[in-house]
Amino acid sequence: MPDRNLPPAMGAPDDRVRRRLTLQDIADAAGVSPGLVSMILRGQSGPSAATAAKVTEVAERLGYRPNRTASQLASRRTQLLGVTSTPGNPYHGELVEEILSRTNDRGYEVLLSPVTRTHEEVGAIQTLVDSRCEVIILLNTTLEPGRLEKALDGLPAVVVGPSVDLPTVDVVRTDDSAAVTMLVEHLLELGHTRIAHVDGGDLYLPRTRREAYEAAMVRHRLSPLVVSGGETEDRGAEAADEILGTSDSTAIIAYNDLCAIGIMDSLQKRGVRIPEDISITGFDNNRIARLHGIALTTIDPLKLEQARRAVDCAIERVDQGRTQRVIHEFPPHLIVRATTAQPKARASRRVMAARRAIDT
Amino acid sequence: MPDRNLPPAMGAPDDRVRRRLTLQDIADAAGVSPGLVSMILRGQSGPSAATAAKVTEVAERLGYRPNRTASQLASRRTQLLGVTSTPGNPYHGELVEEILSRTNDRGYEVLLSPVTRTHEEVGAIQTLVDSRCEVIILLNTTLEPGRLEKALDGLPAVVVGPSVDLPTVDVVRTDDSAAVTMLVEHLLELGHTRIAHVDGGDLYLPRTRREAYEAAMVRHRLSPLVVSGGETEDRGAEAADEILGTSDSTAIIAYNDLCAIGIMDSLQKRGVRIPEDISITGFDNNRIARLHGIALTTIDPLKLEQARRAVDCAIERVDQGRTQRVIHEFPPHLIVRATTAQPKARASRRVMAARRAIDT
DNA sequence: ATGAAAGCGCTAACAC
DNA sequence: GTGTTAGCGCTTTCAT
Repeated sequence: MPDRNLPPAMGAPDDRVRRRLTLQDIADAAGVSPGLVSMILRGQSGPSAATAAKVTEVAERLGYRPNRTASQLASRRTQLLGVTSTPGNPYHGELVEEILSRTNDRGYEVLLSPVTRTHEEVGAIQTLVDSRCEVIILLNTTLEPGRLEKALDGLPAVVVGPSVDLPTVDVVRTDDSAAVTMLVEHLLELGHTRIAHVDGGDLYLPRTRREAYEAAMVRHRLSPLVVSGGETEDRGAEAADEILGTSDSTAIIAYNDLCAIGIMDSLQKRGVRIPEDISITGFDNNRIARLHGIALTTIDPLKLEQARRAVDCAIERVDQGRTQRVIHEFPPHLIVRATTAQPKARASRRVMAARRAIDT
Repeated sequence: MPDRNLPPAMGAPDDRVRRRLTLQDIADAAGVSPGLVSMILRGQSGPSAATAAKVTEVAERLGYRPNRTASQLASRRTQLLGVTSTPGNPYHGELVEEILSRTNDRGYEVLLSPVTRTHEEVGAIQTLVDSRCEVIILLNTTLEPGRLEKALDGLPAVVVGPSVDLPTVDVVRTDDSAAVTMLVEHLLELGHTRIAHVDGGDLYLPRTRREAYEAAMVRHRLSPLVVSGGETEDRGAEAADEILGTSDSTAIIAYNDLCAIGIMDSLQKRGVRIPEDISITGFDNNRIARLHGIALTTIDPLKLEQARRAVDCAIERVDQGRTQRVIHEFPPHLIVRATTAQPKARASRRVMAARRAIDT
């Protein structure tokens, strides 16, 4: 048997990772068995207070930190709660903060898996599954149920945002249809009739909102105008050009706040004033929407409550072994700020100029 | 020996985690040994093409996913690159996105550890260390070198932002002093003399900027005015009130963009116009600063280059075993937008009114 | 080229 | 109470 005080002569494939203290080291130093040390360090009852004190002191003094990888493997529990989110999205940021604080002291650690252009959602979920998270929370997943189910590989999950119909997946969401209807009617009341929608792309959640928009428009005997957009500012900006160049809409319902902000930015860059020339609405009520310089009329989805509920759902699944599906729908709130107003009788010179600039 | 096709009758402490396929299962199904399967699935040379094909096919068909925990334990490598970041901070979001795309296909997986009010930085680092990341990237760490060194527990790291003097810690940063000096001189050129600074709190990085501000002011024979702020909007908003109530500054240099945005928001809420009544500058050039409704004059720290460089540094440490410290300093760029302008000869009625409102 | 066997550091059952 | 033992699922020798 090799001397345990030395770095392993062999076995370690390389020495990039320096040897760390093990349970055995602490056991040796305290003159007890590894098993005992394990129990004590995890605060299990059984060991006497005297040995517990000694072992704790030794571990502390030597600066021992348990190898989580090993303990996960042995206990077949990771106590990990996976979360997928998009780092740049302030709405996700707020949700993540609340998820963290809600998870605090519940015995779970949160593992964040980023979703970006270069690191797509299936991969992000894969990482969480491979890391053996016990349950996963998905923020605004863009996956179809089929692909989602495959990616989850049987793990229970809770989806915040879209309504996914899978037995192992709980849903925490806003009533999107009601929300979009509120938006349409808010604009209608202001006097708008030419209301366009910049959607979030051909994905699950965006589809719900788009359909709600179309239904609401038709219900009011108006013709819907859908322009394809996306979830980010840049996609919104592109869509803004398209609307300006091809329609005479006086109001735009954007898929979400980020998209709306991109639209506003692009429009303002072209000299169009908001809301004097064109009204804009968002969805999410993120921290940017609340700024005075932006003051976006939007939908507040009670995100803090949603985050908390998502954590509760997730933990119920693992701790109480709930297997039945739960759906939690929150009522949307319309927040009217400064980006919506009555339309002008006819398009302003500014808008005409902006249109002309695009056509060329 | 228990039937391997059944969930383990005992041994599993509970059945919250359902049994997943193991290497052994694949080996059995393919009629080879687990060792072989391992080699094949990791693409090692050695096994014959024929068996490789067969094993791959079986693994694929059965939907096998290796248990990363186990492989980490056995190989003593995690191939994990840890990153601490604050989810709500858009500047961090941009850095993280770039870090991810730069890490792509370099054989490392990124583990994100969130830092928030309820989940502080030492804990976030701890999590990364316990998860046995091989190297860590810290975004704008607020820790003193002493505490940082202890938290890292010997792991190599690279800090983006502050200048930390530790042999195992590389530094990627902007020249903060030069940047702040540019800001002061920009305002000076516009004609401001009563320039206040809202700092980022009593932390490492904020200190650098505050000292640079003070030095620049003194150099120009002006008296500095420092108001304590923080890294977030709310702290900026509080500081704005203090400045408005106790000074007659015509310009404010905020610790960073987020803080500046909080200041702007609070000021505008009180009827103060920017930049007509008061000029504001930020630091970071985050995506919000770029919006037309905000148009914040700020410092661009070349964040994409910084992110890329940080990843390179980190990977050099582990892959090439570099142990010598590297410091990379990027030149700051002043971005003049719409929040800075010439000061008025005397305070406007709006400012007076706002002041009076605060005093009461 | 393949199989057998010995761990990685820990946990959990079981003796004592 | 405490120590011993047998794995967890994988990687990596070392035989064959």
